[in-house]
Amino acid sequence: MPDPRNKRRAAGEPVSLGMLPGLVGYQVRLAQMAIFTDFDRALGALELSPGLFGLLVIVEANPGLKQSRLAGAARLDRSSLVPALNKLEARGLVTRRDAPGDRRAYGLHLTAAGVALLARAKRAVRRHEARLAAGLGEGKRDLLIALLSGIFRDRR
Amino acid sequence: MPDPRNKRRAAGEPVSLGMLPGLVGYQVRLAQMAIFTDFDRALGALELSPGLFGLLVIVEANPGLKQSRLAGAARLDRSSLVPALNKLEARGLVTRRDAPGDRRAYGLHLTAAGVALLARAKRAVRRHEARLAAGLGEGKRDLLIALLSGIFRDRR
DNA sequence: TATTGTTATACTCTATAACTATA
DNA sequence: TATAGTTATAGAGTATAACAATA
Repeated sequence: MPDPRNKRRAAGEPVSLGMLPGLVGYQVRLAQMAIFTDFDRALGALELSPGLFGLLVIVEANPGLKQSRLAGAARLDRSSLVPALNKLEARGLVTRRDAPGDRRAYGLHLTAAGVALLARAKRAVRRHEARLAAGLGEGKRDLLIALLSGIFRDRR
Repeated sequence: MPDPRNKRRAAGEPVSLGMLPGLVGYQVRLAQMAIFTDFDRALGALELSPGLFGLLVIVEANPGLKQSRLAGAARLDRSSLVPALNKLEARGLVTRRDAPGDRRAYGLHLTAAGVALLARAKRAVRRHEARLAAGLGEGKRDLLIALLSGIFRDRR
């Protein structure tokens, strides 16, 4: 069993964070950490990270998509996509099928198991997002999304 | 020189992102990536990541701070703080001085060089944040910060 | 007994550069 | 020549568990 001395926390007077809490970048980072933690709580049992979930969603929405195009949509280098896709394929959620008319490429598809798992994951994500929205207050969710998508443009 | 074949991009019809753009978590992640990229552009010459910058800010605001307390404030495990602090100390920006009255602990301080570099970094961060705010529109910066800090509480 | 800092170690995620097979 | 996928490799960044020194 682990040594219980590793989990202790030092308390005491508060530590000043200086200018950090006033920075958008800092608050976005904290929000991301908190969201990631709750996402994990919501989907941990399905063994899906936000990244893998996103890949499944995109493949479902674009049957037969080629890897390069998926990498672009997910903002990954195509080499970074390979291990993620290997994982999903090894779990029987995604298949690399031959792309018609191009023997270099694969067309990606969800398997039946992939469709089923994704359906469960989507429901969990919606619950997670609802919790998140509840903390924000009525109607502020769309506002937050609008503000975020206005940061440094070029995003969707 | 690198093989120029690695930088090419596939274009074509747009790839659908399904439900992703409507998720707060997705938009936060994109915003974070965009912010990180611009932060790097703004502070890259100073060789400071958002994480290292944050550590310097906190140490400056709390002279003599102990490592455990800094780790807590930066939301890092104390073991994760060690390599970051080693880096800052090796660059002559931070010193581990003896903590008065506790021979186990160090008190952290910025060096003169650390103070000077941080001053430059703060100006760069303010410019970076101003660019960010400009994209949002007048007055929306505070609103965004308020919304973000309302996500899953417990943050400051 | 508990805390402070450190180490050894490992894991996730991502990228760069180069390779292969096709086009 | 250019593109699709893969590999080898490396680098951040972080955590867990254990340890010595000290409280």
